[in-house]
Amino acid sequence: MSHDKLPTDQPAVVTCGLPYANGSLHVGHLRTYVAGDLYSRALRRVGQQTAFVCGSDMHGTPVAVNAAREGVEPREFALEFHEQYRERFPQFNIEFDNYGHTDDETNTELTQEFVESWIDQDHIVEKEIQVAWDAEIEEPLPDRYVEGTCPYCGEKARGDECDEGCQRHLEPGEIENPTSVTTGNPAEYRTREHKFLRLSDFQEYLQGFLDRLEGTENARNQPREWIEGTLEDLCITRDMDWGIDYPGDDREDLVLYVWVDAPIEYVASTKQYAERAADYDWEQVWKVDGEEAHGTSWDDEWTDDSGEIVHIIGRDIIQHHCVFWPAMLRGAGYNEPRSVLATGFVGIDGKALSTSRNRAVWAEEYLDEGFHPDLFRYYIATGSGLENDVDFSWDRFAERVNGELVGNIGNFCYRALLFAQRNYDGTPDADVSDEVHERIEDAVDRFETAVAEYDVRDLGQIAVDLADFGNEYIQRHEPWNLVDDDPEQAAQVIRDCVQLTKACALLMQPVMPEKAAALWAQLDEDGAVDEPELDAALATPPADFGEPAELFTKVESETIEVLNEKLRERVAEASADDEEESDEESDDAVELDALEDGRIGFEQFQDIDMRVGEITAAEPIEDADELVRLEVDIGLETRQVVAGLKQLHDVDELPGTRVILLANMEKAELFGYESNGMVLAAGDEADLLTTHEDAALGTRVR
RNA sequence: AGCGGGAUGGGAUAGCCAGGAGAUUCCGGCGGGCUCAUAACCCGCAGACCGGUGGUUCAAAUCCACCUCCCGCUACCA
Repeated sequence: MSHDKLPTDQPAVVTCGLPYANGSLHVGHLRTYVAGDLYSRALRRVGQQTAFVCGSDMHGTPVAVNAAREGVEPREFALEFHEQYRERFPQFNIEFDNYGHTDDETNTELTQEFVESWIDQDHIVEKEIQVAWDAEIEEPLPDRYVEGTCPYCGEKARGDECDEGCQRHLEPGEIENPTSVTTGNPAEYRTREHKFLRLSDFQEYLQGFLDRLEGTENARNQPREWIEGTLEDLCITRDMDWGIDYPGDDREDLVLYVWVDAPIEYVASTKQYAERAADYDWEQVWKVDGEEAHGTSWDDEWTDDSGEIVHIIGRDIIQHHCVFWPAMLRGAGYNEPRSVLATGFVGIDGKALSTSRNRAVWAEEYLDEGFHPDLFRYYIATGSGLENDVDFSWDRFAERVNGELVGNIGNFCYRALLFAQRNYDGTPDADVSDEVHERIEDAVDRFETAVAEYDVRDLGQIAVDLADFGNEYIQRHEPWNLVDDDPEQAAQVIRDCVQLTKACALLMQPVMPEKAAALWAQLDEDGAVDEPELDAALATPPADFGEPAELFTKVESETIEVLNEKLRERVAEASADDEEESDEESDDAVELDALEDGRIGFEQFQDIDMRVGEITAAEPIEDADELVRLEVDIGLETRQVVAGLKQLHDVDELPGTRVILLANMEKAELFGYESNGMVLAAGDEADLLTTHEDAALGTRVR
């Protein structure tokens, strides 16, 4: 039996992967939450009863370790981040119906119920395994926190994997001379008894589950190897005291593995929401037609009798959501996820985001720049397909905001409403043309299809595409001429444009809720923009409304220059710190960019005008950490160039240096100085290119 | 190593599951137009043998096989 198309009559829950209470949020995290928020709003838009829930992931070794390092209790440490997230999400218009955390009472109780259920159903086995311990402080160590020597290649290795040498996976106890990463104390392996969830009980069930699973393809395909191979038992306990106690075992310091209580927070958070929302039945969503149904098989009828569970996660945690989690649910007699949407990664300026290297754009930072959250939401949701990687760069951000939001949808709505208000005090009394009527219907259809197909990107794009049509339509009919020539026709065209604007407001609401509300208010519509059904896109707008305001503000290129510079400096600082710390591998371990695949023709090369020049003057630019203002004599003329050399060269020694100048580089303005050309230099150290003989100044470089 | 994903005009991105006329859109380039609108908007042009090699088919960016290069996953970090 196949699923009913979304929307269905059953309640739905949309969840996002839990943020781990161990650090601040950056644009990479935000992608998942924006997608979840957008999708849950879209589901409601098409009439699906939906809860959007999440919570902070509080337990686990890293929290315990970092808390200890700061000398605070793990709970206190994690709660601090929890509070930070809880405030941060709404600032991006990410509005969970419930945002809990894994250490709260609801989740603790529910998690223990799950485990008890597995015990009752005989899915738990006990086994003795080798666990690493810090021998001096008497603390257990995950293998990830153990380092030593690889028994195969002799390289330095981590306890679970020879990460720098032969890449081999290491079994617990294999590594030689083990020590603790955090304390440096010697580590030893001890035999401990632990509890395991017998995943093989669910092997057949999981195969069927994957066949039924909707969402992105990667979520279905990636776990296949595991599910069709041998499923190992999953160790669900840890030797530590930070976490949820394993029920029915007196042993102190035995808690559940965080990946047990973390996904259960999805259920707990839904339950907390239902306690406030009387019409929302959490059991109808999470259980099988509202009841627990035990066993290891699946009855296809249950699929349509139960609610719709939609998980949105990063693609690094697919196995947890498509193997462990459904087995956990089934083991407790619960419903299964209908779909898993696994998002690609977010890169920064074409490279991988890295918090350790500070190559990241932080959530707080974005807000501090004063950018509206809806701009980021649009950018990140429509930048590429959900399962593909997407790159964040300030340049691209400005380009897309200015082109697609300011120039296209913002401009269209503003010109349409302004024209209508000035000439008709609101919506002119005329009928919508067939063409526009159809166009809006198509957009509504496209919206409904995108919801059914989990096409987050398209959901974000529809309103902008409709506005794109609007601009073409208004241009084609030139109502500014018609007002005198053919008033009746003019009224009809403007009526069309106002209708298109109204449709835009409704259709853009999931991706840009605040901007949609503003537009809705400009139309002087009653109620909130997220209340009406989608077909309200064709309902007549108010006959009177006031003067509209511009919806979006242009991002200035000066702003972007400064942001780029900040990011560059930060990354440079972080890598400089790195080098100081790791004294061995500094100079010769320069990371080289891969060679470009694409070849360029001689003609293209001819377009590049490089000249021999000589620096005649150099002075540091105030307030800029790296920038230097140069005057470069290139024979024909002397150019002013701004270059990032301050920290790397002695500025006083620069005059007299012969350099190669890219003469037909676009002009740019940096810190108020025009830069007319670009001095060529190699790498992060800015090793200047020069000539070795005495080519005349101004000689072209070929 | 195994598995999964990717490679599309100068840059970015869609299309691929359900194969079919000129391959989408945005930025950039060139040439026009308009003036209601935020120097915005509209129209036109140039530019891609859809990573490579084979195969299936009347027809392949799309399906199949092999290859190259990138990225991710591989269970006791989350």
